[in-house]
Amino acid sequence: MDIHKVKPAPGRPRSQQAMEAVLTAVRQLLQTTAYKELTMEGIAKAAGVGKPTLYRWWPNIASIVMDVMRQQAHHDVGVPDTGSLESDLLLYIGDTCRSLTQGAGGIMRSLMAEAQFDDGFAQIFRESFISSRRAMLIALLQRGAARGELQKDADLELLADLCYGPIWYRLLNGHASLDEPFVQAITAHIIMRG
Amino acid sequence: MDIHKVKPAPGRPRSQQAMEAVLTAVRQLLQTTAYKELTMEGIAKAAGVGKPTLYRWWPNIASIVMDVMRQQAHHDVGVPDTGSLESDLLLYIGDTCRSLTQGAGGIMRSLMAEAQFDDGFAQIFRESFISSRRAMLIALLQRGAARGELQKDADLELLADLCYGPIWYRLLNGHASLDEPFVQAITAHIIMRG
Amino acid sequence: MDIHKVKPAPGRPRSQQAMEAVLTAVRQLLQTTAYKELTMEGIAKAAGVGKPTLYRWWPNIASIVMDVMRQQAHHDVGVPDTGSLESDLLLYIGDTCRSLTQGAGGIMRSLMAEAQFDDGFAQIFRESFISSRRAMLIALLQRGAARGELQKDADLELLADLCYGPIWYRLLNGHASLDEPFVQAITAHIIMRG
Amino acid sequence: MDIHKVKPAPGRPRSQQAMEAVLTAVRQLLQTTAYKELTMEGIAKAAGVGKPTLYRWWPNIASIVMDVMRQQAHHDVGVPDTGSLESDLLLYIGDTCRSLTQGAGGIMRSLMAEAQFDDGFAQIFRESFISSRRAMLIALLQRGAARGELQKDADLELLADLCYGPIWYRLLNGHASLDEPFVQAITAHIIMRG
DNA sequence: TCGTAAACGAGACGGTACGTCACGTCTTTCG
DNA sequence: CGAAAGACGTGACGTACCGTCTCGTTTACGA
Repeated sequence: MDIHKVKPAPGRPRSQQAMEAVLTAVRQLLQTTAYKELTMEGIAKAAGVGKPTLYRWWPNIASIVMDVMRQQAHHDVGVPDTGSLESDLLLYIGDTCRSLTQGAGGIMRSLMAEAQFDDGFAQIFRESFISSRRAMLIALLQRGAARGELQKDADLELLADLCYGPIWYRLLNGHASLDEPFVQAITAHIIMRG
Repeated sequence: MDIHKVKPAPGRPRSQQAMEAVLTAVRQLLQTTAYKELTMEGIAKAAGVGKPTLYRWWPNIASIVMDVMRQQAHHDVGVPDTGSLESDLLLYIGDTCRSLTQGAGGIMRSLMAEAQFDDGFAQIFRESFISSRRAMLIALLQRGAARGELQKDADLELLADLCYGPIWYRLLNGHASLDEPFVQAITAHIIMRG
Repeated sequence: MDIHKVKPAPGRPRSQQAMEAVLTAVRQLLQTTAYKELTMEGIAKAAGVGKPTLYRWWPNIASIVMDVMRQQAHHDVGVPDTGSLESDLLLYIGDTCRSLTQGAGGIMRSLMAEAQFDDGFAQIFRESFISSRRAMLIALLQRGAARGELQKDADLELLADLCYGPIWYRLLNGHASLDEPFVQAITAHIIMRG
Repeated sequence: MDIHKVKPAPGRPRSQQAMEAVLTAVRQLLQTTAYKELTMEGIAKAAGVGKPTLYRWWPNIASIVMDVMRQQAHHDVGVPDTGSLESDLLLYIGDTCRSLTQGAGGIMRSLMAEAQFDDGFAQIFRESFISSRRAMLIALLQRGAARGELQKDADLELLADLCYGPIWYRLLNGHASLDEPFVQAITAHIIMRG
């Protein structure tokens, strides 16, 4: 236990409230407004926060929204480990598609779009979402490969692309749905090919 | 022989010059400027055209850029017909990836991103690019299937997703390149699976 | 002694500089440009001020110009009190006509014209200029009446119209000048009639 | 007598219909719209006439409106000749004020305002309205003077200013009405002073 | 009875200025 | 002395009209 008091920083303390108010406000705004309608001005007003405060913590809207998404990201899609690659894939891809279909899809599309315009954001987005998800999938595949459920020389990176590619492609273009047959087809495809 | 006279529209006819000046100006601007830096004001000024003229013919920047892209779209990627599905795919996917790698990629990324924000544009974009390209690929696959190079019950739509999905996924995320090995891998994948 | 503290408004205070820059810029612009040539854009640029700042404080150009005029209005025409109505009138009407002849005339014509188109501005214009000037003249007439230099039942409002009416009429139509003989004639007229 | 035939201009003659359609349309527009709301585009559309046709015959809106006014100008105010200056003035000034009160006032205010901005229009306006009306009043005064109802050396120009000045002044500022007492006061004033 | 030429309607053109919006920064006061 | 509040300069937005131009059509004279 620490008897010494923490020397308080001089000046007005940082408002913990402010940060959370922002995230909460954005979460609510996103339920009635499209991502593209969000403005720094609007968020500041909705959160009861000054614009400079916003800029002190986040460089742009995409970053705020990404923090919001991150808050609830891991709730949606876990990494199964059933002992069978096929079951694992069915669960993992299924969860992913369900999450995207049930509301997260719209925002993810927006963030992916934003990443095409803003390099700084792109980097964070890819690290936070894309790469982290890819890593999970690849770990899952690796377990399968170790069990001999894939060919020894299977290119797991490519398999990940063959999994996530069609998902994003359908999500972004909306020409077909991310339904159960799709999940099964993708899974079957990976198993057979790998 | 056509007896019916074409009723000409009254009023001053649309200036061919103006349209082309705009497209040319945008093409040039895009060589020195990012898509996101384009503004209607800037385009109007660069093209020596009034802003209202711009708005008369295009609702937004994305539409102008898409017209630019459409102008040169068919030059880049043709539809091969070698008699072998594998050769066809290698050529078609190869051309596609080369085109995207050699300059069109950045703009296509921007247009895809724009389509996530603007429903009206999304529809045109998907019809002009996505669907038309998918249709070509599917026709190519169909010829292969007719020759027995694919299973009889192969889901060609899904195969198209398995082809374009990874391409777009890599293009949008930049985590891997659209190089020759990738083209071969995708091709091999489709052939084996189909 | 004032115990009550004035509660200062939060946030950045209104920039005194900006306001004065605008008024100064307009004053200078008016020396080389006709009132009708003024544009909000031009004023903003000349004053080194943002357009929104202009609109924050003034609804239109006429209001800005009126503020400019108000700044120097009282310098030109004072209210004499010589003890003689005739002398007072000669001085007052003379000053008025000289002021209008020497530069203020053009702008006053423009403001009067603007007041015919914009009701909101008309009200402010009449209160700021017309009524305040009429009040001064009437006060002057009242002193004369109190000294018995006018008939007891003289209608001072009408006399004010008979004074200002011809002045504005000549100013607006330019068919005759506001010279010394005119001043004397108007004065003589009011004295004799009243 | 002229033997030479007038060489008719070749080509399609000016359309009488078009001109009248314009004037009629403007007259109607002015009943529901303020003068300042009129636009060349709107007039052309309302009259079913091309914009170039408008510009062929009138340089600006004020000129069109003035033609409308001129059409019905002489109906409202005639020049009485009762043999008595006082009666003449009461009738003439009375008619003038009634005309202005009953609808012409608003448009006349607008035209006077327009004349402050546009020198070309100002000249025509003053010749068409102001001077012609002044001339009538002065003729009327001259008859009275010839009958000895005014002083021999009376300055009729000044008297005209003393008559029209207050009328316009009240019309433009709206601080008092152009009612019968006003007419009588002005008349009495001129008679006594002259 | 036709060809010619001017005026017509329509409407697109290059422009200018509008009034608004959001940006990201700057300058206060308050806690 | 940092957070909040909000005014600031900037610059693009999309719109409204401007006055001009270029069409194909209509009309009435003169050859």
